[in-house]
Amino acid sequence: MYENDHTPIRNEAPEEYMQIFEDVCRQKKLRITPQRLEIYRELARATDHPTAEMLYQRLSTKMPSLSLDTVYRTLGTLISHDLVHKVESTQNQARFEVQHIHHHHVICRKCNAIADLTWNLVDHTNLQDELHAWGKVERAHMVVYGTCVACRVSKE
Amino acid sequence: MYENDHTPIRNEAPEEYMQIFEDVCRQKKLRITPQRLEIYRELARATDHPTAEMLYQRLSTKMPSLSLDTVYRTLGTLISHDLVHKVESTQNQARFEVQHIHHHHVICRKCNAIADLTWNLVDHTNLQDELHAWGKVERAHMVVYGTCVACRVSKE
DNA sequence: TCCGACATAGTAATTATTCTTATATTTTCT
DNA sequence: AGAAAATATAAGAATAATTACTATGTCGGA
Repeated sequence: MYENDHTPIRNEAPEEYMQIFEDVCRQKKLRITPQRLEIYRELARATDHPTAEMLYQRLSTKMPSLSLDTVYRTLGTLISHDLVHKVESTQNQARFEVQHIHHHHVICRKCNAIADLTWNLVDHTNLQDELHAWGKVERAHMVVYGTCVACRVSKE
Repeated sequence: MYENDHTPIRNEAPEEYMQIFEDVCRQKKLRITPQRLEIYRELARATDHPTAEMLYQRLSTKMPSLSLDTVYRTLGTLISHDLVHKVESTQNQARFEVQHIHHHHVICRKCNAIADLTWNLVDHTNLQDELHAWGKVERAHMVVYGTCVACRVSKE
């Protein structure tokens, strides 16, 4: 499971997911505001792991009064409740996604595109034993580096 | 292979490594300046994956005229020649290390400590086949999250 | 519908990193 | 060793990225 340049930037976020989102928010006593709904919806339908700035741009037509700060603040809130995932990388601008199912990432060194990747072998490894003395292990994300086909062709 | 709070922040960087560093620099036509030597030495002996700022602090006694910009610039140069590795994470302040042998990381969600971890299963998997259509794969790093023993004890 | 708690917008401030320019240093060539 | 050419550095300024402040607005329960 991966994407490339031909993959559209957006899916439609099924209303089902929005319903689940609202339910989880209610469970966790998070207020359901239009900003949170729209930010979540936009991120859930994105396939390109956008930055906060990108989300802000994409939403500014719909919500002209939205502020970038709200995007950051909302993402932070949703992350702390595990509704949004911040992608691990070495870039200085943070990138975000909704992880409906746990997966890993491949990052193109040239264009910085991030694609999804599933890898069950890793997911099923029990690290807790090995890391017992370190502490309590939660989850592992893999970051694979390479050069995507689009960038290989235009070998600049 | 991991570290915890009891692990000292520094090893001694064997002079052997410094010799290798100089040799590689000469091969790659990188000028060997005192700043580069000291920054590399300090990073090579660090076990805590320091930030640029931390390196700057640690070196400022030895080299009072060193500038933070030089630390960033030097790290950037060394990274582009594969002599230094920028650690993948979700933090906004970048962290660095010298990877004498390829390894992965465990990050404590509470104190942000980063420890090393070897994971042969990952290293020996050939991803290239699976990702053939995506492009050319280079390397994979795992980022494991959890809570380190020190933070678990002081369950704040 | 009204109240209290929390979220937002707009602006300002921090933090992190990179750029600019003049000077200094390294390397290479002699 | 000495000098020229090329590159690195320091200092301060600039930019980029993220977060804080505060007054106002809105959500959701009574």
